[in-house]
Amino acid sequence: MRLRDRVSAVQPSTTSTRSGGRAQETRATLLAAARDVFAESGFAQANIADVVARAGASVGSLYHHFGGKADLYLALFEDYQTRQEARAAAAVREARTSGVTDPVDLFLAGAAAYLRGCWEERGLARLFLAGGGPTGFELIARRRYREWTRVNATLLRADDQPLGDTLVLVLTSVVAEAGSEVAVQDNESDAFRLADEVLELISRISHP
Amino acid sequence: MRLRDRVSAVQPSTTSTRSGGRAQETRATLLAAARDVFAESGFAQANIADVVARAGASVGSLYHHFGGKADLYLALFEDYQTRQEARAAAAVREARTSGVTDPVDLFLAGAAAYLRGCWEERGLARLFLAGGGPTGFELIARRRYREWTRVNATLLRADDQPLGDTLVLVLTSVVAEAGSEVAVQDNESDAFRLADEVLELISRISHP
DNA sequence: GTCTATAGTAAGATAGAC
DNA sequence: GTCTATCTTACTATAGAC
Repeated sequence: MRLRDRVSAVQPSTTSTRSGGRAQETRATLLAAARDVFAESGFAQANIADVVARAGASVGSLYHHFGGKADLYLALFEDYQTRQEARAAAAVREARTSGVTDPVDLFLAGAAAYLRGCWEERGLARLFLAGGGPTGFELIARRRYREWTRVNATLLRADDQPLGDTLVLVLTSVVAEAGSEVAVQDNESDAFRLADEVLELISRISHP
Repeated sequence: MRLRDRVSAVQPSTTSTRSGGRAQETRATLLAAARDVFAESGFAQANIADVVARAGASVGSLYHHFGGKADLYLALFEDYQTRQEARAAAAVREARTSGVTDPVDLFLAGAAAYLRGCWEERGLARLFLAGGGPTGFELIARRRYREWTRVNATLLRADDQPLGDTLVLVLTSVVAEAGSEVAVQDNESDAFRLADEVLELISRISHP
């Protein structure tokens, strides 16, 4: 209920008199189909026709909701990133509430949540990992990555003995790379074991 | 002389009676043009016409030498990888000759050479880093990456106290990520400073 | 808001002369 | 081996009915 209201606030249901979100449903179906098709063929190979076919919708409908193929991909990425950031932020908040104060431990809590998200949404993770989005996508992704590094830097600097810039960069990149590896694992236990080992390693590296 | 002979051995000059490698020259020009065009626009956006225009060659000539657009990209990647591997192998060999025996130090020597290569060939490095090659390319790249990790594992295990699998994976990924960062730097001094800091960090992490 | 049908275009690949 | 000209295909995006 409240969730749908929030979504409506972001994406107003335009002029439809009182429809209970039929358009929203179409939009969501389109996004889900796009996720599958893009994940299967990559952005360049994938075509609009396959997306609408899988969604059981029409080309016109897609162009009504999105500007086109590139917009569809971008919307997918934005949603994914938002969810990942929410996961990490929630985990850090929770750790704080539980009395964790050490910056590295807070960072690890966020990283663990991020890696769990990489496994749960491995379809999307693999897609973006594979690269080859629309023109200009790399810039957007890189911007997001820089932002993430900056947030981590802030988190890891809230200390008497702040960590160096290069170490922050390395830690962030290790988590990112671990996310990629997690997303391509074949089964959950392998994925989680890998994630745990990497987190353990980071802990050893960072705690003098 | 000897170099050209070796190239001819790999890519026989077919039926040309005694031409001094005019075809090889065309092939090389085509490859150089492809490098620039792909680097500028990415694989999907780039088109054959731009490549041949820049090379001052013709479409027919391109199709004579390569199977098509995808083959061109793949040839570029193979050449690049071969050069990077040669750089790393030479550096490790040289270090060995100089009396270095510690596996981690040998690994670092190879990594340093690799990072130098990333800077020198940053055009190509950025291209492959950006992703979005032809269908199936990701698999090829991943295979190469696995192979590299395996080689590093062999190198790093030649010791009384071999390093763990996860640590080897992390070290390899850190070098790879450092390569990406090096390749996108704006100037050489920033690039080299970053490379040195990462290598220093790896050394500290690995030497107990 | 959703649909079908179609326009428009771009680009990869080929044929055949030189 | 290299060229020009052309063919063919595939797909994005739009127009307009319902």
